[in-house]
Amino acid sequence: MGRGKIEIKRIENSSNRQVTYSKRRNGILKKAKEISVLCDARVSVIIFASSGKMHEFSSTSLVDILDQYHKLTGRRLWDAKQENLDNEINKVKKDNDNMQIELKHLKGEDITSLNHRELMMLEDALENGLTSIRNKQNEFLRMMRKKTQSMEEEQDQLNCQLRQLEIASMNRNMGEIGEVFHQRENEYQTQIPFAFRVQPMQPNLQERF
Amino acid sequence: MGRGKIEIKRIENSSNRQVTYSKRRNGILKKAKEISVLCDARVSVIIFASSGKMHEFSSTSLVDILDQYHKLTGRRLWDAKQENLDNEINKVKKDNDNMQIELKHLKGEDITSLNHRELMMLEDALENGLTSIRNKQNEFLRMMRKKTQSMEEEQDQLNCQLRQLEIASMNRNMGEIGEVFHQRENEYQTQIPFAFRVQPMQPNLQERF
DNA sequence: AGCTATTCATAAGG
DNA sequence: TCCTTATGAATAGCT
Repeated sequence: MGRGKIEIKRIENSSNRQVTYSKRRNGILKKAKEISVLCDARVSVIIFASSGKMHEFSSTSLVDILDQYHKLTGRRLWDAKQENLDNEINKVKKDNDNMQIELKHLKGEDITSLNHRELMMLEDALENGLTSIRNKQNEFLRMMRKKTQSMEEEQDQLNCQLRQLEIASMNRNMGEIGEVFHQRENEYQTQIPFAFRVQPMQPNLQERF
Repeated sequence: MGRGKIEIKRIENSSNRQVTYSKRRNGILKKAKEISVLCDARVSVIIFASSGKMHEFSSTSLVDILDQYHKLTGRRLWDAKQENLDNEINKVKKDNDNMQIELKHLKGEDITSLNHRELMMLEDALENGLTSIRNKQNEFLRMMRKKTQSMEEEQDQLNCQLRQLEIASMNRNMGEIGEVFHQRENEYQTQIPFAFRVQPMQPNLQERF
């Protein structure tokens, strides 16, 4: 049917293929509709183009048709999947239960059924846990202490610098009154390590005055 | 197409309907095959005759096609059952993960990410657990001690009875030698509480001889 | 998308 | 169900 016969094999020309697909798809869907009306049949047609686009016809609900398919063939289309899910869920639930029991035991609950040996093992586990936790806590504490210490040192230094600044500014004020204090100031400064002495921003400013 | 045009409505003549069904069904299945080959399409056709008999064509596994259908439409063709299972499994897996983490924490593993507060709570939980376990252990110990004690008492009693039996049998043997000892035996027995005295199986046997 | 020559599907009958 | 055949439908190739 058409200007020429065609071989039934994949149409390599992509646009030809697309056109043929579209025409024949409509043909099939139309015929599906027709047979369902003419012959009182239940029909389901699902077509996916290679592009992924879907077209379908169902004379009745697809679910019903698949239901009937299931009843008739006994082939359970989804059972493999469902069985897998069932198995997985059972496994996971079992794990869950076991963990729940273990958790309770670790919290000291529901331990009446345990024998001496099991209790000893539990005790060991708890002690190990406690040790780990306490080590971690101690590590915390040590870090905190270190931090505190370094902060204290920093603060000391800041206080020291502050005092120096105060003394310097006091001396500056004194200098305006008389030169007498210059000697004593120098005496005082020799007792302080050089690094802690306040350096005037403009070193020779005092000499210039 | 055919010797005459027909209206698309149910064919009332049952045998005509049956013949037409058979012919058109084959036509559709053939065309489905053809389009799947020609155009690289995935096709599924399921047809039920009114009699209930089924015919189908699937270019690939029907499950795959329905899977694709599901992905594309979001419509689930098989019960809510599967969806429920999916949900359940996700929930249970989540629980599982949480418990696994909790277990690890209780065992002192993977605790680097915990803050001080969390560590303290963990420590408390562990201490409580340890207390419970140790109480249980102590209870065990107390029970064992009690048991041991009562066993010791019982043994003492048994030893005592055994000694009595030995003495009694010794005295019996003595009695065969002469009556002289009868008096002394009686004297001795008066010192022992009645319950502990050995009763002869045949009480008057000695008098008969 | 529309046209049309050609092939195909199938209704009716046996 | 199968065969035959006349006929209408579907469609391949082209525009």
